[in-house]
Amino acid sequence: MADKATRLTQRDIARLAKVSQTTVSLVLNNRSDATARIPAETRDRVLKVIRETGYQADPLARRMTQQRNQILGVFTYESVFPSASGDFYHPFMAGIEDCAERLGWDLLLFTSAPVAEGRRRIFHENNRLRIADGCLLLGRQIPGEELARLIAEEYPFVSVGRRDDAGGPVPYVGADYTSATRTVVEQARALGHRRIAYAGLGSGAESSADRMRGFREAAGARAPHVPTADRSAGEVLDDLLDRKITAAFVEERADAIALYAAAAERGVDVPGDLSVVTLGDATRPAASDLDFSGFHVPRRAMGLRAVELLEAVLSGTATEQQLLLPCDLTDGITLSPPSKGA
Amino acid sequence: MADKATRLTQRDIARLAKVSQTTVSLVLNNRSDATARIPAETRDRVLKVIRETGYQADPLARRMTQQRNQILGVFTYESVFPSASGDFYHPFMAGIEDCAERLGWDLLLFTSAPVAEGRRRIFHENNRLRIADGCLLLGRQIPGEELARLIAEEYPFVSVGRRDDAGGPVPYVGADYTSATRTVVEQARALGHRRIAYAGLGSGAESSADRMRGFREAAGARAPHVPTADRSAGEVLDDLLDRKITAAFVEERADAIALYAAAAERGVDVPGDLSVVTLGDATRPAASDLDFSGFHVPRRAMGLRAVELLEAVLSGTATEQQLLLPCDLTDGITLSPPSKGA
DNA sequence: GGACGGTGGTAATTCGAATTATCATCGAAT
DNA sequence: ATTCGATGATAATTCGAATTACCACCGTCC
Repeated sequence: MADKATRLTQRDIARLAKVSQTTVSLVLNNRSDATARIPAETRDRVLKVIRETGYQADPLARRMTQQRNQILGVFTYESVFPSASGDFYHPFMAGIEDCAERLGWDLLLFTSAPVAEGRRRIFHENNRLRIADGCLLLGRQIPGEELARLIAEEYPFVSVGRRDDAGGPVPYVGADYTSATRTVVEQARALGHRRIAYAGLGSGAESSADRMRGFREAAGARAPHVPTADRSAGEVLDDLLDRKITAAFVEERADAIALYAAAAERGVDVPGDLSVVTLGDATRPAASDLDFSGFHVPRRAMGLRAVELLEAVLSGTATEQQLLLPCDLTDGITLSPPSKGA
Repeated sequence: MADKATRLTQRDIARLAKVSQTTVSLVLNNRSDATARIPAETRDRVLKVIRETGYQADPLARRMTQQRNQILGVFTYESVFPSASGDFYHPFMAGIEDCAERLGWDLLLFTSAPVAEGRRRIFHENNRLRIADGCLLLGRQIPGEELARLIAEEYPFVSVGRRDDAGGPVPYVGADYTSATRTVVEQARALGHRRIAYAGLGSGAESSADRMRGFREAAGARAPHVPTADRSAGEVLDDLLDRKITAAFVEERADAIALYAAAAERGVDVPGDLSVVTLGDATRPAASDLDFSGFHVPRRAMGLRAVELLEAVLSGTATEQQLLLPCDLTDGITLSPPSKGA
């Protein structure tokens, strides 16, 4: 059955069972409907030969005539498994794998995509998207032109994470960062916080922009925005303290962890002197068993629902192609009323 | 380009460029050899149409006539991503992904394999192994009959982890548990340990049997074997203490961690009263930042080398199809000379 | 002038399975 | 006895790309 030795085909089975190749196909596909009524005797003869020879249909030839391939493509902009990005992709993939297993699909990771300018690219000369029936897109940020081309070509795909329109609406299953952020900021305000700041990018990726939007909705347009990029946690902490901030809303959990460590080192009490609220989970490796206040991103559910949505898209039963999942609010211990002194 | 709209084919390109489908194929495959000499003018015309239409060859139809598919199959006997088994598979997959990326291959995870008796099965009515050029097999234990069938069908595969013969030698990249275990036991003996025990299964999976073999080579045939299956860590500890063991060699790191915890609870000093040596990494989730003495399994390297071996098998350049990688010995703090009293 | 060889393509076939069109047979109804 | 319809199967075609076989044309050399 190796490639060198001629593989067993339906034609071979047909010859051995003394029927036509068509009959073999009919038996295999269990077509008992009008056009095909094979008597049990013929049928058994064919099945017997198949059992004896161990024949297995070529899945690829099959796909040529059928529409579905039972392959779910997964495109990630970085490697999935290395520990640097593994923590980020892992929960998504767990949900995806779970759902794919239920649907009887195989998972194709596009590791062959060539890297240009530090990240993989979907479209290149030897594009292999078509091997899969459809594709899931993962990554903090996805180039708009690639999304636009997918849409233009009507390739079935679903993005894990909300994306802005790119020459048309992008099908996605995202997390509702905006309302989650708004909610936690409102909680802080209800506790008495008035000097509130956003720490992080606040723009660029949709997930950053969404959080900032929620923050602005609850904290107002004049609440300070403290950047974290290219700054040490100590510098960020200084910035926050200089501005007499009582509650910092940190976009990236890894930054929150570093900020907490910097505060501890400096003798700044969290949450006594400064409340630290995380707006999601770590996208960079960062271990901490500290129970931060804030919210978690339902990554596993997002992966799972994305597969379900893709399945709906493929079968044409999808009604709504954009889905936002609520985040899980966590009480935690890093948020308390502001101290009197502040 | 969607499934509904008829996809762009070479025939369409041919029609638009006013040449035959053959010519398109020739241009695409860059066949400048004897049989095909397309003048630059015709060639450019075809390429122009291809660029304008954004045509992409169907990777699957292609495979029908070519031999390679650039797809590397990965079969695991459990889900890859859930945290329960994720810790186990993750390092292997990291190496596999890394190497596949270098070779320009995509990774196909056979998540569609139906589950029977609690584990996935390779062979079933709708076998999809053939979608991939070859396959990697992962799992603590792999049923011999499935291996035998793969060998009989001459399907190109490589097992990650050593396997016993199954109707023929199994191609593998494994870890040299035997010598690693022998070495750490010899270290313990050199430190003065005489009452030495093996804690774990010691048989069943090849990895267990290999460790036991190394243990026997260094500790002798009469050294005690303390089972751990279906017993609490406390029971195991009692067993070890009853036998006046001074150094326990624990097959499974998760068991070692539990044993250490039980000892601490009981006031038994490790390594003062009892040295605990781990024979590899955790296959079950178990977190501990304790620096155990023993060795680590080079999982990442195993995955990587397995892909390399499969590539060699596929290209026919493989000479040795069975490879054992050395384990990484770790000094750790759980092994010391036995106390005088013992 | 016709056999020969190089050039520039095309028609036909192949891959393996699925689908469509078609055919042969038999029993029952007309 | 002829027709009709159900039954049981086969030949031919299809999918998209690659390969093989072949053909038409032009110039040249004997």
